[in-house]
Amino acid sequence: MSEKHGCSIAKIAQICGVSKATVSRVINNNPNGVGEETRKRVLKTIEELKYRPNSLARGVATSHSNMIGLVVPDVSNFFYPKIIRGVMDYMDDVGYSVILGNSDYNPEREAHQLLHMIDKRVDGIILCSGVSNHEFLSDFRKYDVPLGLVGRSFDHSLSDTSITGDNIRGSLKSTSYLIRGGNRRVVYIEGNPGLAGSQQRLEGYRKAHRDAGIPICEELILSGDYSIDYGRQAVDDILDRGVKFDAIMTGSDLIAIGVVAQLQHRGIRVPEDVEVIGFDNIELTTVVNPPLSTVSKPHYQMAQHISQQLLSIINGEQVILPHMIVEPQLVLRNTTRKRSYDSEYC
Amino acid sequence: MSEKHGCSIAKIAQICGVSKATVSRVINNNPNGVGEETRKRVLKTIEELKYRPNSLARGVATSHSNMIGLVVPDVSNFFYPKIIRGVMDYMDDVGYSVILGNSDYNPEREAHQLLHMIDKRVDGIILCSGVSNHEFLSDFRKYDVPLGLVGRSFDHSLSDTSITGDNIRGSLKSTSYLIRGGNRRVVYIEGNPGLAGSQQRLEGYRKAHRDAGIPICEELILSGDYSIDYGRQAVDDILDRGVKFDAIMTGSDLIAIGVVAQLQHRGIRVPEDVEVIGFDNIELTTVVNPPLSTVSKPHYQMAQHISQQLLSIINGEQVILPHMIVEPQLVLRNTTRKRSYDSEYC
DNA sequence: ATGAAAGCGCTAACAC
DNA sequence: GTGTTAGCGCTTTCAT
Repeated sequence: MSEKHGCSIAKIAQICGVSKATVSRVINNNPNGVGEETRKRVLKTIEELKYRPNSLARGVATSHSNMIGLVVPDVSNFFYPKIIRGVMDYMDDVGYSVILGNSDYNPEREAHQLLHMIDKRVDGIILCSGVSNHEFLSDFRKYDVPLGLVGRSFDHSLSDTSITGDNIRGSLKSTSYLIRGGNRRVVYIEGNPGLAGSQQRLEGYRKAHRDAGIPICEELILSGDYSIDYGRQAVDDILDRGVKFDAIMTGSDLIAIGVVAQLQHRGIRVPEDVEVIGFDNIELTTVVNPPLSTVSKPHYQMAQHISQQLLSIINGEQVILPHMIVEPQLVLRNTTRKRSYDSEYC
Repeated sequence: MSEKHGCSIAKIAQICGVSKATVSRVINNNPNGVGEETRKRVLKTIEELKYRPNSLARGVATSHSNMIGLVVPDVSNFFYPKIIRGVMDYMDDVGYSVILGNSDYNPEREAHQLLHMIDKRVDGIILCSGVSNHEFLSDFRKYDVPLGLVGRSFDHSLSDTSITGDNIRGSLKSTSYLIRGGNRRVVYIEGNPGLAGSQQRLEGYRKAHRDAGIPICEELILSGDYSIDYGRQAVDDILDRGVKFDAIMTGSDLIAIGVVAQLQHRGIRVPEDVEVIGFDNIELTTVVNPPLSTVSKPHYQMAQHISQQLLSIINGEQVILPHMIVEPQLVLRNTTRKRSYDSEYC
């Protein structure tokens, strides 16, 4: 009776003098066709009334919503937009909507977002840099929704598909590079120490030292969080403590950017006095001055990959390699000095 | 029969030996209560079965989805994440989900996203920096979904609520500041020339000149798009054409960042040789070197404001001031020289 | 090629 | 306080 929400399949049917089933068939391009005549007629009034099928109703009828959930720690962190864009582009192409959620690296908020998406009956979820513990995720699997992980691989049984950079090899590469260049005291400034990724990166740092037979000075290892501010702060900290160092490795580009800024602020030249290497290769690395040397993984492509995998799973297809781990590359820009053997590392 | 999607209200009802209505009442905390006994019992089995109400079904029954749509030009453009975060935070607090869409400044894609959200029966839409023309938007209103605009105010009849910075006053302020500082030839590098915001900003630039009685040199006005790359390119362009200038105003911070980088690259010092002012005050402005002077609007707060307005409208409440326009502020950092009268401008 | 009818999971009168 | 009954807008067998 009410003219409210535009119109329904019933109204179209009535106007065209056909049944709802017929209308449904035409809007779905149903294989067992509809007569040319009627199809035309239906299409015409759909156009006239600017009718749009109700996706919710469709969802309850078919029990799939054509929506997927994407949870990241923080949209406004410079690291995530490219990943978000990667999944959105893919999903848009296949007609899926994406519901976004921020976890703020907080397990409770992450759980909240995940559950909220279950309520929305998303067809699948992509969880980025998840901070949930094994137990929650294991429980969560009960909801039986396809789950893709990017940037952190838990136990493989906890997700249907995952992709992550090899953190250990990443920081191993950069640390080795620094060491081979003659640096003996390289500082490591990590982000949130609790996260799996952080620990792996630190592990790479340690391994590089072991490989080179250089003892590790614990006083050279600082931890805080993955922010520019923390980078600044850490530099002040180490400088004020008067410890000597030749180079700085960081847990993220954001940290590195803060580090470089503060180093410069304190009158220390980069890379002449100290070399700095970041981690992630976010876009920002090329706009800062000097452009940052860093460890790179193809985030956008990783996002597209996981999207594709997830979709296959949603469609009940077999995925060949559900869990992938990608080799990071050293990207040498201007916060490190040029060396003759640079090419060996990239 | 199938054990697939967890369970429904019916199953809970059956197990507890009550009617679906009763279960519905408890999950909705329905005012006209349910007996303590039964409530407890229902809650218990809900917990045990990890039942989660189906939001889609709810949506079709109540005809509101508890979702809103947010379309921006590009999530991965540094300008938008803060706005996105603003609306997400607000919506999260009130239990709404947000579906995101990218328009890429493309009217067709924007229309596509908007329509897609209609299909999803979002309860409201926030459109950011919209590029749709008057006609489309006017048509779009037929769908009768609450619409909030940020960053561009069309004819007020085209949205239920809007908020935008005063572009004219913004660039008027910055240009006047530059002129008062003795600059006679200030370049203006704008973004996409078609957009309303671009034109307004340019208008402010012109007005500042008229006010100061300084003729405008058209050769000092360049246009391209809102990117770092274009900033670089524009600098090359103007330098190569050999035109003289004292200062540069830009249509966005991104452009300004490119400008500063390229100026430095070409051996021109900022701000000693030429002063530069950006527009927007995105986070990036403080991480580049030197930190960028710019024109600021409180994006996060604007996003929260529009979210609140939209929600009021969704709830059928009266909004007092649906259309707002906020006064931008000059933020003087280090790409401009210090002056004795700086405080007058901020 | 098309229609009738049941059902998806939920809410909302209206009864008792 | 609780159950019954109709929807909501769609899809999907099963007839015809």
